[in-house]
Amino acid sequence: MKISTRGRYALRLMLDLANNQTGEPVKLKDVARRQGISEKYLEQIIAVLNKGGLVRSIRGAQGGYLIARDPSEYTVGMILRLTEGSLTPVECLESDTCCERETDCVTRILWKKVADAVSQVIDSTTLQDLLDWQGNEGDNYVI
Amino acid sequence: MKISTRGRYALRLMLDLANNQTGEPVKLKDVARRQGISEKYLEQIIAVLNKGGLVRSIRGAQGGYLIARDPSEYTVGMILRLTEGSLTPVECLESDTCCERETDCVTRILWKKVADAVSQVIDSTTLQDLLDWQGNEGDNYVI
DNA sequence: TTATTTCCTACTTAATTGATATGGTTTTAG
DNA sequence: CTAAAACCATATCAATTAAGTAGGAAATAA
Repeated sequence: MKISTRGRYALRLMLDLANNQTGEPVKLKDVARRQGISEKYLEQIIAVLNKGGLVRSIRGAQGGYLIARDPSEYTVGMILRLTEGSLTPVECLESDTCCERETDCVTRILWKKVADAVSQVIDSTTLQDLLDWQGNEGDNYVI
Repeated sequence: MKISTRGRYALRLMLDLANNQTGEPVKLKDVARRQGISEKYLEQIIAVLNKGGLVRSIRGAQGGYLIARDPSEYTVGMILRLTEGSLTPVECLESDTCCERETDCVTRILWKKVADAVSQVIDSTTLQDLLDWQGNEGDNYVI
């Protein structure tokens, strides 16, 4: 039940871009240095974010990447689903058709509840929320 | 973010035991046949459940396994954590100490929320709930 | 034109997982 | 006593994933 590095790095990448908005495009090399992630690995990840329209790329010298929209317009779910794939706890939930085994279908109800609970969190949290948490992390633990 | 077969099979195993309570111990061979899972694989899984005290084993001829307690006393979380290990979306949540990287800690808040959401579901669902769902699955989809 | 940067394809390497198999030992009902 | 079961330890083997590497093509600001 682990989130892979792809998704985690994608999130940090987006956060890094958001944190370094100056109007100038942000170089992947700099993100890699700041985040301590291999540039080549980040290249693979940002390619997905780019195709998905989450970032804008500017090629050539002095090029780099820009966040395409306002941080409040990105949900964490958008970023994770793009880079991680589905996020459901079992394959079976991806298709409409239930499996042949009846017993499975009982557990399917459970997996659906788990999936919904995860979605509820990631689809209601935006990149802006993460940025807001940065200042006063402590407060968020007081629940 | 997938649950592995170990956890899924463990759940089906417990359900099978619950569904076949006659007072007689249930043979693993029969569970394997009913569930279409290799007996040897189930052997590995039930060993964990046995050590965890979730099932009772009766050795020797005509032996088998019995559910140790009432189905309402098992949460899905108990079964999954035993067989799957932690269930948190990131390693980092398993220890108290946060990682060195600050950016990570922002996302940690998010991962914590995801973990809590998952726990909320699996720790409040019992084996008895799954049994109840078996009769009238349709109803549960009407939410 | 040149250096910088994105973009693209393919390769690698290690670890993990899924599922099963091999080959027993021990317990116990009948 | 015998067969049926749990128990136990290892091994296998393919597939997948994780995390990167390598090397170069295309675009572009300076």
